[in-house]
Amino acid sequence: MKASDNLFELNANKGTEPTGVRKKHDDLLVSLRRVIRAIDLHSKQLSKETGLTAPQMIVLQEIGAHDGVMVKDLAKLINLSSATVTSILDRLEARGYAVRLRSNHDKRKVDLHLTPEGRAAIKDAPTPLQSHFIRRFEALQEWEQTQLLSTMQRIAEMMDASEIDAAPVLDVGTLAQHSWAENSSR
Amino acid sequence: MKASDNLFELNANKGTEPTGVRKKHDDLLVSLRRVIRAIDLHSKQLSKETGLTAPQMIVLQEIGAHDGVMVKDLAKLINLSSATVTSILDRLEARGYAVRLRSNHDKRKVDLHLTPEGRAAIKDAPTPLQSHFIRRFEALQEWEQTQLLSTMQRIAEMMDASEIDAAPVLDVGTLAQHSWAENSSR
DNA sequence: ATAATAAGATTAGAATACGAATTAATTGAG
DNA sequence: CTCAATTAATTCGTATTCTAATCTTATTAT
Repeated sequence: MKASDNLFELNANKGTEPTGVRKKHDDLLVSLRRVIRAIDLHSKQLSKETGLTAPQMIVLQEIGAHDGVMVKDLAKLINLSSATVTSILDRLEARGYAVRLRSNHDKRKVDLHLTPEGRAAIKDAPTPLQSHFIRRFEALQEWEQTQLLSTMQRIAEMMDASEIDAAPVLDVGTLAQHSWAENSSR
Repeated sequence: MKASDNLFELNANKGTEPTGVRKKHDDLLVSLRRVIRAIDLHSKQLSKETGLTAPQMIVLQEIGAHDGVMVKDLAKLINLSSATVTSILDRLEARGYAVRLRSNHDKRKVDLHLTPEGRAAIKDAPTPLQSHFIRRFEALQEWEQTQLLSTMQRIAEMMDASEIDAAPVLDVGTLAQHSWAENSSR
């Protein structure tokens, strides 16, 4: 557990906190950024191997699962803005993995479909997570997997800007019921 | 009656897996991406309020904590590539928050310093995490905070490409010994 | 029927982020 | 001492991501 930690030792908050107290949420951010970077690096690695980045793959998979979906709904489905999806679609369409079809009923809408190439691409695509991570993750006990997952979901929820933000007093109980399916033991 | 109302059901279980088995690591990736997005959105929000994005703030803080640090070491400290740091520094220097000084001994190196403006900027800067997240986080029990943090660190470690799975030695010990609702020692 | 408004997609512009290629400076081998 | 290798920083090209602005189409109100 020490191998990579030495880099971050230096990271201790010198000047910013007068108290010198190391905040847990600062450490949390450090880990988060490490994870973000790992995901990004893997996406770029993927791109070199398969020609598709992780976001491109996700878009493709989602179109595959919802043929004819429109841009706005796809964006909502994968939690990105429409603008972002548009730019990803540009590349996907240029390479012949997906097609845009203007809807007949409502010409504002664009219906998305996969080409045969697109279908082939997601058939044998690796997941957008590092395979060595998946191996390690699946080697864990079931309850540990559940625990990791539910912790992540909890953090995601705590960060969601939408929430009852203005609530002056924090009651953890109220957050838990908002919008996630609870299959977890917790 | 809006079109978006039924989106969440679509989201539940989709056909990417022929078996219909929803993998936990897929859900994990979804939460991770949600968190990544929340952090990014907050960074952009910050930028509108304070004129500094989260990465810019982090760079500034780190220079403040290690006056005269060189680009390469700074990059390692905050887990970014030198190229990225260079481009962040461009903006920071252009706005007069930081200065580059070519080292005397070794003219390849660049020593980084804060200007008075830069020092002022980090003095009253909010943390690069959503304040409502921090509020919620700090409202948690100590052991819960520790638990969230250590889960994140664990995921970060599992994703680190470095230690390739030659030894799938999971140092599970830390988590396994106290059951989920137990206080941890650190 | 026409004007105002809304909705969907795209474009524009900015920031972050990477690896690869490049430039400049230092070091090391012969 | 000289030339090759190495190192530090930057530049270049590409991708992701956002908000705001814009364009086209549809709906609503006057």
